[in-house]
Amino acid sequence: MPEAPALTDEPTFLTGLNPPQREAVLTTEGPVLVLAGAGTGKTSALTARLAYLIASRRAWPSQILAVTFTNKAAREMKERIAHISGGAVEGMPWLGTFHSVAARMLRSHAELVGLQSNFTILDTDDQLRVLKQLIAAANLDEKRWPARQLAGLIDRWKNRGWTPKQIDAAESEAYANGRGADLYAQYQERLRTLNACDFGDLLLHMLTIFREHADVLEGYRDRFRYILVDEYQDTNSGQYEWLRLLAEPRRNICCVGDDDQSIYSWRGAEVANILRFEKDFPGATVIRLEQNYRSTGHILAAADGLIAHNSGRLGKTLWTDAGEGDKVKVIGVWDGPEEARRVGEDIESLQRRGTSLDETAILVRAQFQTREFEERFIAIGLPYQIVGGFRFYERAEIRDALAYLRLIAQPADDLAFERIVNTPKRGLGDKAVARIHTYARASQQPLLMAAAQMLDSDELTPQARRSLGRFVGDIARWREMASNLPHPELARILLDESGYTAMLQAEKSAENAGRLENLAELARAMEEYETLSSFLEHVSLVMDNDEARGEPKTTIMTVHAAKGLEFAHVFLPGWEEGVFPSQRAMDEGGLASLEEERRLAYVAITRARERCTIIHAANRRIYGQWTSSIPSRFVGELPKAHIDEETTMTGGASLWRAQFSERGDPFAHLASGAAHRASTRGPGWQRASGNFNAQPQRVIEARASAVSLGNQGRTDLALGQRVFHGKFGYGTIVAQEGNKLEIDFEHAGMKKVLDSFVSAG
DNA sequence: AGTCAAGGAGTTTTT
DNA sequence: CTCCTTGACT
Repeated sequence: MPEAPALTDEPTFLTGLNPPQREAVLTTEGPVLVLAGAGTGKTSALTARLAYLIASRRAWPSQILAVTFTNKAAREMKERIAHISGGAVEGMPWLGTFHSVAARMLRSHAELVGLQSNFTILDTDDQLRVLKQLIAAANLDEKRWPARQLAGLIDRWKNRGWTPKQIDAAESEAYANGRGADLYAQYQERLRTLNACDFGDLLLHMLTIFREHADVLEGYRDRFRYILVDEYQDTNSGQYEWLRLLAEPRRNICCVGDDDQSIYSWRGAEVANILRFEKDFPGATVIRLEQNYRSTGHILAAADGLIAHNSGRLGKTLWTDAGEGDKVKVIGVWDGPEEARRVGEDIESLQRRGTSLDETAILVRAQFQTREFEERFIAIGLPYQIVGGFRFYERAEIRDALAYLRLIAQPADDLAFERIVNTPKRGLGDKAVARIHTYARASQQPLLMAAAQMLDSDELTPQARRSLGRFVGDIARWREMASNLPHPELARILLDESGYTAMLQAEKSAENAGRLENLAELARAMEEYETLSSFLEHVSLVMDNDEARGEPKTTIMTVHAAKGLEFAHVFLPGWEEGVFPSQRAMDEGGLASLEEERRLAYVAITRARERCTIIHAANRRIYGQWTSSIPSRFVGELPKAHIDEETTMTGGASLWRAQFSERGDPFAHLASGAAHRASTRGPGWQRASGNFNAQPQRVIEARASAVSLGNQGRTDLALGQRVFHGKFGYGTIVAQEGNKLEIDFEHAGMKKVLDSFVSAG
């Protein structure tokens, strides 16, 4: 390592770093792989490294390429660098997500792949619409060959860096008897005429340009003296090639990642990229960050014991000097509702002892598991938030508003036109739109232009013509306004004048109120951007919904979504075979998938700072069917010395052990889907219920008793009665089961609540 | 064009 | 079971 120019004092960003972290900062030259375990201060080291490169004058901020996967990671790094350098660093232009960096590059070279630099970035919704049209045009049955499947396939090809020409017959076979590659080519062609590209294209197009235009590649190689990659274990082959091409001459590439936290292989991530780093970059320095600053000893040891069951690891052992702390708690409960009840109680008890709800989280394997908790928390009035699901810009109303803006910014945006030409309803139905399509195709022009011309013809019914005339005129007028109005203002005017706001106001519901709020938020967000087009770029690439904070609440989310986060108290429900590890993952991907599930479990446990509670239920309702289940194999893989087991069922934990020894293969009944479905009551259920000849009614009884838990339910309430609920307001009782009520609320809609939370209205 | 019924599908989802 | 899409009908 060359000597650093003398720095008067040790820079503040080095203080507080441990030796390996320092090494990660100071080893600037040559390839470096930083294996950063969960909670080992990766971001501190990374930002310090960037600050050091700049402070030591090794590179200007504009000569460093730093890529992350999420906007959040990029934002955090930017903020921390600004903080470290005391604002001395005027931002890093090339610090961003893979996609935003690639988009930025592509804007400068769009013509090399047949696009204009103001191309639109399509999201999955637009993408599917285009594909559906192509599938229909190819005379394929969309039932048999769903657009989603083709979208997934194309995405996978793009992830691997394959253009349509590179798809061989075997790959193409995966869709519509070998027409996959052809449809892929058609899709790309269609995107080109739309002057658009999808997320995958941002990277693939740049890759194509790098491959075919040595001068362009040379320019970037020259510019980027140092390259830094976050979450390297999540890179796919396309990103890998992209990085290699850029890093090749100087090889000053520093990749940071954790093979044990690779949980996105189903999205094209190749763990292999990190596993073979040393082979790809001979002479690479490998630095391990193993001191964990997040969790207590038992939690780390439990996680470590679990992940040790995986093969093909680079190997890492996390340690802490924070003390042993509490053991990981493993609780066996009777069924799903009890699981939710137990977690609710535990959280309430933590709350009583002064823990903020913001420090608690429930991490699930799959989205469907959230419902049980949501229902329970509504019933007991525990504030919660569910993270995930739709992102802000994926909501229909936001996409509609954006389509208006897109059409104004780019009249050739046919997808935007299609989306809003009849939203709100203008009497321009399928028929009218089909005619516009035909006309546009015949005259080779975008839909909006075609529509404008058709106003002077009698292609359309007078009614449709009038309506379309107003629409086309409106767009033209807004377009004119766009040049001399602040764009947030334009958005507000447009939403009013188009009748969109009125449409939402027409039906008063909680949902619509929320939608109106979202639109107001959209206009507010626009204020931060200079131009309409810069806003549109950001909204498709970097806009995410930061949940408004407000009162403390417990968080429910998937383990995937929780990666990179931490909480003092973490609850991990649903650790049952078939749920976690997911049956589907195991069916499809075999051992590799099982290992990924195990890494997911590892990520889940390592989110906890102080306490981690794992729960498994003996019975669960899946798709309306009561199904018995056995604890996840991951439970058995946790080192006994670091866990506390407890069961709320009579018979104790031995129940499971008895079952394990009783049958040679405890998972046998899960192995075959058919056998499983034939008898939804597996051995666990039968044994636990103590009745081998139990009839289905028994299951219902069990559920009812679980729900009421000794509560008889109130007798002063009747069906049809109007009641008041503290959170949801007035409503009518439509069903009563034990102490559980189903109420049709006037504003909040249908909800299930406990009777103790309502009063006679 | 809007409403209703039947049908099908229902891991994970950084951009 | 429940949500969403699709098709037929009014």
